[in-house]
Amino acid sequence: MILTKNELLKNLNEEQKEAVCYFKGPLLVLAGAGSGKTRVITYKIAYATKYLGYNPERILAITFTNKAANELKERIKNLLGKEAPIWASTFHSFCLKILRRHIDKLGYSRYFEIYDESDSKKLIEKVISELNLDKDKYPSSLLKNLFSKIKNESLAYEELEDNIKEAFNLYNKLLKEKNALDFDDLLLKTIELFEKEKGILNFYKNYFEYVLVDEYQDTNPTQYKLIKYLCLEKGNICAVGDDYQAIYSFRGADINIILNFEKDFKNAKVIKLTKNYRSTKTILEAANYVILNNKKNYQKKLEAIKEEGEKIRLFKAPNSEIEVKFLVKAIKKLSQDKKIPLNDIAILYRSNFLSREIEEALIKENIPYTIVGGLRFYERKEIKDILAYLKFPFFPKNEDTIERVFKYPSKGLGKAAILKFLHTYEQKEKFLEDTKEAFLETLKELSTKKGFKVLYSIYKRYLEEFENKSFKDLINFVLEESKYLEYLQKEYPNNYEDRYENILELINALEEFSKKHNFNTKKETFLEFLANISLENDKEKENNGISLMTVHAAKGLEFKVVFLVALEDGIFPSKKSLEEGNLEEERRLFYVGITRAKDLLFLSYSQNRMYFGKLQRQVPSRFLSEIPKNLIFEVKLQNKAKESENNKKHQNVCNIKNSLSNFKKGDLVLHKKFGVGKILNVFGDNLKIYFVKLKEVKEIKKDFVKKI
DNA sequence: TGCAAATGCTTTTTT
DNA sequence: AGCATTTGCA
Repeated sequence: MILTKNELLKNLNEEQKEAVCYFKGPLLVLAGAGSGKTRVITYKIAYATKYLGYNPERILAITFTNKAANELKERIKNLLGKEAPIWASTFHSFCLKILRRHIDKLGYSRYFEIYDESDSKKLIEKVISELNLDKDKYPSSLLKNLFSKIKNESLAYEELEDNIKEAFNLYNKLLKEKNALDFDDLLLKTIELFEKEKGILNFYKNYFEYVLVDEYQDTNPTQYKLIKYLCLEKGNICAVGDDYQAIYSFRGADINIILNFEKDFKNAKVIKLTKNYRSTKTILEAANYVILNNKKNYQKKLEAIKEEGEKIRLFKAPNSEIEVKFLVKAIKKLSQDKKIPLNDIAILYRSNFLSREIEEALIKENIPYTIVGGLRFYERKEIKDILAYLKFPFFPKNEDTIERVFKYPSKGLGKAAILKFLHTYEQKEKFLEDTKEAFLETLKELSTKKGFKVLYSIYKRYLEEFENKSFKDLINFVLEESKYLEYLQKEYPNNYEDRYENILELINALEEFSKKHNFNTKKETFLEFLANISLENDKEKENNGISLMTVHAAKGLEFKVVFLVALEDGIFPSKKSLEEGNLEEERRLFYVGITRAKDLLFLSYSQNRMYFGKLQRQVPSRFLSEIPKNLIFEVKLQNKAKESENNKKHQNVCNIKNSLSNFKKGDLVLHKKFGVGKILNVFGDNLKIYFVKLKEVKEIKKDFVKKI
């Protein structure tokens, strides 16, 4: 559909129209939740390229996730009826592109490695031991955090104690020696590049005709600096955000950046989007009341366009088991009676561990679901291990990589071997230009030790065949030669299958990536794949069930029905934030949670909950009392609680019986992945099972299913 | 060196 | 509770 100018603008309200058409100077769009922010961004870019003569290639749009960037491009394409090749990416991906081109100016090779959390932590551990610091006093997680804050300029280097300063410096020195950048370095080095090489800065400054930054409330000072370099003089910036939704201060984001926009950019214009099209009057009113308790804001009040709608449901559960039962029951009802599609429903929680119990219940009830975020695919141990094997020759100085290759499965190579390897490699490196050659020579020299000999024979062939073999074959080769699968099976007998499937998925991802992109060499393909996965907010699968995620992960999303669960002091607001005095940010997070709901909002909490393995008495979240009572309807399950108690006893009795009895034909069983099934036949330790969800018969080992 | 048992840590959010 | 790492024993 190709629109005329008038048709394009007709779809917007007055505020939105103003924001779309304003190009006279720096613009801040304060876009309240559900006020059509995405619409404004896409229309603005479409308008600029179609009617104002902007070159799409010279428009930079910074988004919060890569997924958002892709969606933006997609939407603009739909609007214009053709592709507009704008430069849309996250800060990190943007910097990656720049650095791949110019980082040699800073003394790095363009094949630098991006260190993720675990790489960085490993390196910090090394730093600690090298400086003879007490590792209990300076845990790597704490230092990683501190270092990150320094790099994001949310903490001043001068304020650190000497030990930490020293550790920080050594950490950076080692990163450089290893030709590696951590996440924060991507931004930092880009700034360094701009400061050192004025020509490069000028090029990009002139190149971009317009810069759009989404989620501006969650930018950190380093990112802000980058933006200023690109736009301060020309004032060609549009920042879009909502200070009510600033929820990333733990990552160094500074809410003052959005609050000071008018001071920072001369002649800045501020446009507020105050009409909320998403939520019912009731839901929005609750959100408005909650946020009123925060002190420092741009004053604005969202106005609901929708009708009053239904009251907010509140459920008080005696324990988490019953809370989850309530969830399941409510979801079934919504789905069956009200015909609400499951992908219009979301369960949101403060922290990831809360998903487990919910997940178990959903599996048991055969309700399809998708977990968003959580333990990311590329952080799983088996994935990191395999990737370590694959990338070892290309990044032979990464200690995390070395350790994984040496240790899983054990080859008799321990800490001493790591040091020896590194030492030898660094010697060879001086004489042999070629990384691969130095790498092989190192293994060869050390192969008097059995473990090294094995590695030498693996990598000699691996490197010979790397360019010509498919990733699938390479991984299979490595799996075979390292006996990794045997190790997995032995170490993780109860979820070996899942882990193996993950490896298959990795093979898939690699093959797909290499099909999709056209790099000159396999090595380049592989290295680009590695860079991508560390910055990508991974895999978005087709969503055909209810969504489970943290409130953070729900930022920017909306659902017809939202369940906000485990609303208890210590969980939401989290214990840590209470200790750190971060209540306002927690409240904003709660506000984000509420405003995800379009039509119906459920709030629930438990009076008792297992926490750190202990049953704890819980107090309802203080935020609940900030919602006016007249907006809330308290749900009571008459006698249901008692009934559940009885069920529980009954079930316990059954469980004991089950565990004593053997599996037999006709029994119903539960499988972690395949859900509920019925046993058709028993052969020793194997069961033939018909799985309801799959409509398929599978043969499964006894250990992988539970009786229900 | 391999292994069960014991200990101990986790749970805030993530590009 | 669930997982990973360390300990202690053979």
